[in-house]
Amino acid sequence: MADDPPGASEKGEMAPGTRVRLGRTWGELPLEIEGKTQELPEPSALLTPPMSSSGRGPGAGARRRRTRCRRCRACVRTECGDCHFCRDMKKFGGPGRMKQSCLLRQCTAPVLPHTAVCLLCGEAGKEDTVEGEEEKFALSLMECTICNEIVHPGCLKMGKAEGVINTEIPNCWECPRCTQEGRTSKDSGEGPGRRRADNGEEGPGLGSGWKLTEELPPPLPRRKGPLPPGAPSEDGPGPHKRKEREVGNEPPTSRKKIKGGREKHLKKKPKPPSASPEGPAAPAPSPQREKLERFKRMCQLLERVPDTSSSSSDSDSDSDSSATSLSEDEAPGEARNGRRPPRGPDHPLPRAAWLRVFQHLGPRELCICMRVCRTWSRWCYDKRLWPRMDLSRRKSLTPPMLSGVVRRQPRALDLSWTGVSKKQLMWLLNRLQGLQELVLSGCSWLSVSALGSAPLPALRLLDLRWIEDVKDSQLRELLLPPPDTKPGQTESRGRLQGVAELRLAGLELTDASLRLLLRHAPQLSALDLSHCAHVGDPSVHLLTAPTSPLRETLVHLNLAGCHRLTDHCLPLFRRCPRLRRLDLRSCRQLSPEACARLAAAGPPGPFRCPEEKLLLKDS
DNA sequence: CCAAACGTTCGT
DNA sequence: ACGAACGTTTGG
Repeated sequence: MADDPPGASEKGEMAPGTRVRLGRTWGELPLEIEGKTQELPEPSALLTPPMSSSGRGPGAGARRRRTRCRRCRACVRTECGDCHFCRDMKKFGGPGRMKQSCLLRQCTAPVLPHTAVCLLCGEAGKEDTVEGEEEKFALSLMECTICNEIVHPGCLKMGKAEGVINTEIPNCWECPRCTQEGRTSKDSGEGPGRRRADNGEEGPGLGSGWKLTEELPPPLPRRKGPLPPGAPSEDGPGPHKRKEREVGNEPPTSRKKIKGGREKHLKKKPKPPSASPEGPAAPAPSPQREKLERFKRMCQLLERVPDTSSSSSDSDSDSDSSATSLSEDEAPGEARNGRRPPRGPDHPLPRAAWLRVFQHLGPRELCICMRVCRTWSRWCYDKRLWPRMDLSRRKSLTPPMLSGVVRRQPRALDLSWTGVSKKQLMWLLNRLQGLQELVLSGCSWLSVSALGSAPLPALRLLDLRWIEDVKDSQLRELLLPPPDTKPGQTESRGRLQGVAELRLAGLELTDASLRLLLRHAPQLSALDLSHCAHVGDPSVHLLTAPTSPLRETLVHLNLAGCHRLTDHCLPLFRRCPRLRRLDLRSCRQLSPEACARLAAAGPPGPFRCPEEKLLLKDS
C-alpha cells in the first residue's frame, strides 16, 4: 500500500521521533542529533544532515537545500499553470505528486535558508552588520560546492588562501580548503572534509578573486548550485551514514527502502573534473538534477529574450537563443514548455497586425519570435509564415523537427540530402496533405519509396534528383496508381497525375519511364532529365510525339548532360509550342551548328529569345 | 500547521 | 538517461 496512493495521504511526518532531527537549525546540530543512539558524534558526523531519506550525506557537510530568493523575476511571477509541473499541481487539477515548482518560476538565485549558520562559529550571516565589501564577505555565509560546508570566510583560518567564488549563485564558492587540496566537486567525497590539509603542493593559481555581491542577488545566476558534488565521505570515521535510515526504525516509507539500494547513493556524481582553477567554478550538480536544471535554465533564458534590455543585464549565454534556425531540433515555443505570454492574451496589437510583421521575417527570426511568449509562439505557427521549409542536408531528422514541420504546414518542403527515413517520410506526407512542392533529391530510395503509398493530393513539384538506385521499376512504383484503388473513380489516376514539375536528374531512367510519364504525369510543364545517361533521341521522340500530352504542356525541359542526344533530335523540339527553356548544355554529341540552327528558328519555332532560353553551351 | 518545492531514488 | 514519485524541508 505504501507506494501507490499518490502523495496525498502521508505527509512527511514520519520523521519525528526517530532519526536525527536536526531539522531546521543546523546550528545546533550537535545537540539535536538523535541523542539516544549517538554519543558524541565525531565532528564530521554532526554535520550530517537530517535528511535521512536521501542519503545525502557526504560526510562533512551534507548538502543543504536552498530556497527561493523571492526576489528574482522568476520568483515574483505567477505560475504559468501550463507547464508540466503546474499541471501536476492540485490547484491546476493535477494529482499533486510531483511537487515541483513551475518551470517558469525556477529561482535564478537560490539562497541559503535563513536557518543556515556557520559551521565554525555557529552564527548566521552577519554581512549586514558591516560596511565594505571585504568585511561583508568575511561575515557572510559561504557554502562550498565541494565539501558542502557553510562557513563565514572570516572564520576560516587559512592564511591567504582564497576560495573560488561562484558568481552565479549567492553565497556559493569552493572553499579555500577544498581549493588547496585540489579537490574538485567530483572527488570530494572521500575523506570527510575534516582533515585539514595543510596544503602541500601546488596551489592552484586561482585566478579569480572573489567579488562579493551579497546584497543583491546576482544578476543572473543559474542554479546549479552547490549541489551535490559528491562528497560521500563514507570512508573512515564516518560513523553512520546511510545507516541512519535503517537504524531508526524507519517507517518503511515506501517501496524504495525495500530494495535496499543502499550503496547506490554513493556513486552518484559522475561529473567531469571541472577543476579548472579559475573561473566561476562549476559546481557539480547531481547528474539528474543537472538535467532538470539545464532544462529549467533554458526556459528562463528563453523567457528573457524579449526584454534583454531591461532586466538581467549580465552577459550570460543568451546567445544560444538566436542560434536556432527553422529546422532547429526542437520546435520552438510552447510545444515543450508551456509559457504564458507575459502580457496575457491581449497583445497590444491584434494577431493580424503581428502576422504582417512576421511575414517580413525569415525562418531564423521567426523562431526567435516564437520564443518570446506563448502567444507569439502560437501565432508564428501560422502556415502563411512558412510557405516553404528547408531541412536539406540535415543528417538526421528528429521527431521534434518533424512535428514542427507538420505544425507549420508548409506548401513546399525541402528534405534533400537528408537522412529522412521511409517511416518519417510517410508520417510527414500523411500529415501534409496540402504539400505542393517536395524536394527529396539525394535521399535514399529506401525512404523515397514512401511516396508510393502516400497521399499527395496537392503535389505540384517533385524533385527526385540524384537518388541512387532509381530505375524504371522504381519510378513506375511512384507513377502507377495504387494497386488497391477502389474500383470506382480515380482508378486510373496515378499519384503524380497533377504534378507540373518533375525533376529526375541523375537517375537511370530509360524510355520505358518516359512512356510512363506521358501517361501518368501528363501535365508536366517542367521536366528535368539532365544527366540521365539513358536518355537519347528516342526519348525526345517520345516526348514530342503527337500523342504525347507533354508536347503541349512542356515549357521547361532540361536535358543537360544527356550524352546520347544527337543533332537529329534538335528539330523535334520545335514540335513543342510552349517550350521556352531548353537546356542542352554538356550534351557532347550536339554540334554547335545544329544548335545554332535551332536557336535561330525564329518566330515559328518555340524560341523567341534564343540567347536566353536555349542553353546550349556551358558557360 | 500547511502549502510549496527541493533533491534523491525508483521505474522504465 | 529520463521522467515520475515522494519524503522532507522551508517559510509564513
